Formats: sequence, structure tokens, C-alpha cells
Amino acid sequence: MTDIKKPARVRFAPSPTGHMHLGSARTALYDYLLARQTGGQFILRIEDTDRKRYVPGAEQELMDGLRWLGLEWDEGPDKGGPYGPYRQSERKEIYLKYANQLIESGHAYYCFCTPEELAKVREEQQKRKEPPHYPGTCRNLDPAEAARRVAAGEPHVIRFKTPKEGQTTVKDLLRGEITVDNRTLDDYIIVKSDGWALYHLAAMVDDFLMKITHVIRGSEWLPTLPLHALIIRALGWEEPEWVHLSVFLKPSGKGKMSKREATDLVKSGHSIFVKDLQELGYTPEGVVNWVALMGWSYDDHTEFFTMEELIEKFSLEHLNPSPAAINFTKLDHFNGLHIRALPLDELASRLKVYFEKAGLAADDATLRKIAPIIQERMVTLDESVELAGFFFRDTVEVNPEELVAKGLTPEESLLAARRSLEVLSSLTEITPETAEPPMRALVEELGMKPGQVFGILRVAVTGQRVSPPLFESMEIIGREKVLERVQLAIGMLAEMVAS
RNA sequence: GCCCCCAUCGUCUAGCGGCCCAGGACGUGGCCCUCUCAAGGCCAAAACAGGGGUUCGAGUCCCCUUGGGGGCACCA
Repeated sequence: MTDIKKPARVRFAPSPTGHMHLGSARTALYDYLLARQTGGQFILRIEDTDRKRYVPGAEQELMDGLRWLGLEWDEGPDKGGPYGPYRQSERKEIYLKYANQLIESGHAYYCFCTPEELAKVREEQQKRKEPPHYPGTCRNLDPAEAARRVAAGEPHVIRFKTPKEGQTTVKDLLRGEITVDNRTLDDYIIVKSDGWALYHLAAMVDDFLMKITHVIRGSEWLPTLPLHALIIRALGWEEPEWVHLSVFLKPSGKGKMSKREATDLVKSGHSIFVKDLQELGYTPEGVVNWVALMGWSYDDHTEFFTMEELIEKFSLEHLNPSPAAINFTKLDHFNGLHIRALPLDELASRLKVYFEKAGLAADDATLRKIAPIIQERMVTLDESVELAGFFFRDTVEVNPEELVAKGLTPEESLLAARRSLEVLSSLTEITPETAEPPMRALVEELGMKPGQVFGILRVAVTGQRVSPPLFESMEIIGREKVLERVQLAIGMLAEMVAS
């Protein structure tokens, strides 16, 4: 273990093809933590060489998601940096330059096979139960002849000339050395017929030129890791440290989540998309804490982490290589924890948007008063609306039946309400301090249970069976409205008794 | 089919040869607190996939089996 770590340059390199999901969020988080911890740089690079898959708006959503999570980058497409451009679609010529270098050094070659021909070959290979692979038709074409055909404008791609003999060994930080027989590797295409480089080339070139020290990416890249190492070596460069993160499995643990499953999930109040999580009332603190612990751990008992603590304590050594099932129940737990850890002013201001979305005009002063009494009652921020929406409504809707307390008759409930009104109206101000003692005395006098009498008032004043603490709520609602609502409830009860 | 990776409670995990008849957390069950709901406190049930080695000693190292996951595109 080295105590003094060299500044790491790490990159988060998503392709703008859809919504940012948890897997990306975790990769970006680890990138960020490593960069901040070592005093290095966190770089955002957009891998958009495939124009067909480009989704407008995806890049913006990516950046919004990262910022929401608190992962601000040092270099990126929107802010530049010394190694730009940071969008691969703006680096086409750079990749071509290195592809040509590979051709000149004999590590790559032009291939004129058409997709149709290759599809046919693949089909036959499948039939013979062989692994699909490039048959090598153009591998040994005379380079001069190939160059002539290219110059003549014949459609072509560029393939990497993978050695047929020997083995390649690469070191992954979590798994140690990984060795494969080169014959199991294919002559992968590195430049398409439209002139755009593929990931295998583009990412390697960029990582080198951008001086990336650690490549943290998903384990779906493990099978092509030897290829990447071969390309880097053929270019005469040093490999970065390789860190392949395990994949996330669906909650059942049975495989990756499909697109369909991911979409359906939202209906249950959960989602694997960062954008949804935000709308569902999750906090970035909660999401970060949760996601950090899926594949990484600090010790045998610490689980609550702020971003600052993660920066301090994160270590690549404690990464776990095995796949992890997503556990949303645990996200709920962490979110609750972080909501409770929020300063009240902060909580209050974050709540506002959820009330507004529900059409409620939530003023800052009231919000600030509500915050402390609902803080420990929420799993997600949006729950504040159903819990405390009544604070912002002029009237409450009361179900008369709910005014009858459990174990009491309507007559008894009516009596309790009337006597309560007497007590409450005798006060010049209703607060927990002024109202609770006389109300408890009343409960005793009536020979009822606190839950019964307070329950009647709760429904009368809030319209809900479940609410924040009664007297605290009354104080916020204010004496006038409280008396008015209790009066209304008495009317309802009286009507019930009469009929 | 071929290649690669992984394997501790239901789930996330601690464990890097003796400190482990395996610790924490979520969830679950029970109790306490209590004006509802929460929060909080206490307690409980719950795991080293199987088989061979190596070693004085294996959850920890090696091999095999089994299981799971990922990959095999002119996607990333």
C-alpha cells in the first residue's frame, strides 16, 4: 500500500444514447472519488462516434445527472481543457492518424469484405457451431495493392491484425492477471467504412492522449481487454491501470435488467435512471451513498458516508469483483438516513419543488416550520406532499366516519370533540406547550385514551388519520383555522348522531 | 457453441491462513418508547455451493464440478 498516491487522471466516457443509469452513475462516482482523493482530474468525454445511435438531449441529461449527484468534472465538452476536444465526434482525424500508423507498422490492414458477405460467413459458422469470427479474407492482401484499391475509392474498413499465435496477459486491478489465447481474439474492425473509428481504437487513443492513468469501466469490457492491450502495445504506448467493475443485476439477482423491465420499474416508485430517481424524491446524498456501497465497502460496520467521507475513504483495493443485485429497499433506507441528516433550512428548500409539482403554493416560512416535524417521517422527499399537503390547503376534506375514534361511539366522539373545542378555544395561542397539558387533563377526565381524543382532532384538523404530531401541526396551522376545523367536525359528528 | 469473469445470511457485504462454532447493514419477526405514522433502542431467526488437494491449521491458497454473470457487431 502506497500512502502517497500520485494524482490520478480518470475519465467518465459515456455514449449519449439514452438515459444515464445506475451503472454509469457508479462508474462516474468512483472516477470522481479517485480523482478528488489523489488531487488528480476527473474528465468527461463523450463517446459519440456512432451517429446512428445518437440521442439528442442525452448529453445534456448526462451532465445534469452528474451535477445533480455532485460529480463536477474538471475537463469536458462544455468547459474544455488542455487535452480537448472532449467529444469523440470532433476527433475523427486523430483516430485516422493512429489507424494509419497501425497499418504502416503492419498491425492493421484494409479489409474490403462487405457486410453481406460477412453475414453469410457468420451464418455458416453458426451452423457448424463454430464461434463467429472474421475469416481473414483480406488479412494477407498485399499492402501496396490494398492501398491502391483504397486510393481508387473502393469501400473498406480497417481491421486490427491480431496475432494468431501465443497468449496475451493483461492485469486487471481487481482480478489480477488475465490470460487469453490470441487465437480466440478476432481481427476486430477499428475504423468503419464511413471513416469513423470504433471504440476499440478511439478510446485507446483518447485515453493515451488525455493521459488517463486509470480506466474504470464495466466488466462487459473484460472480453475485449486483451484486444485493447494489444492495440495499445502496437501503438507503442503504456497501458493505464485497468479496473473493471462488476455489473448490476436486477433485484432478483437473475441477470441484467432489460429495457422493458427498467421502464416498468418506475411504476413501483423506483428506477435505475438517475433522472427518475431525482423526480421520485431521492436525494443525491442517498443515491451516492447507496451506489457507492454496491461493489465497494470500507470496513465491517461503517455504512453512512457523505461525499467528503467517500473521497477520504474510497480505495480501489476494496472493490468487489462479483456482480451485485440492485436492492431498492436499501436505497430507501439510505435516502431516509440522508434526509434526516439534512440541515432544516436545506430540507425545507428541497421540499418546495415537490409541493409545487402537486399544485400547492408552499411558502418558505411554512415550509421551514414543517421541515422538523416531517423530517424523520419521510423515505423520499415527495412523500412530504401526502404527509403535509394539508398545511397548504384552505380547507381539509374530512371523512365523517374517521371522526369516530376506535372504541368510541359517535356520541362519545362528539362529546370528546366538543370538550376539546372548549379547551382549545380557551387558549390565546395553540402550541404544544399551551395545548398539550390541558388536553391530556381532559382526556383523563373523560376517561378516554389519548389516542382516541387526539385521533379525532387529528382527523378534524388535518383530514388525515396519519399526520405529523398533532399539537405541532396545530401550532403551524394556527388557532383560528384549528378552531374552525374542529367546529366543522363537531357539526359532522352531530349530524351523524342525529340521523 | 466458444471465450472471459464471479461464488460468505433472502439482498449488499466484512473476512486478504490461526483473532471466525463467521462480524455489520437492509429486509423479516418480537419487545420497548409512543397522540397516528415514523424515527430511535433492545432481542431473534438467517450464510462460508459441492468435492478433492496444500498446510500443524482453510471461509481465506490450488484444482475440478456445479451454479450465476458477461462477451462473441461497420454499438459502446
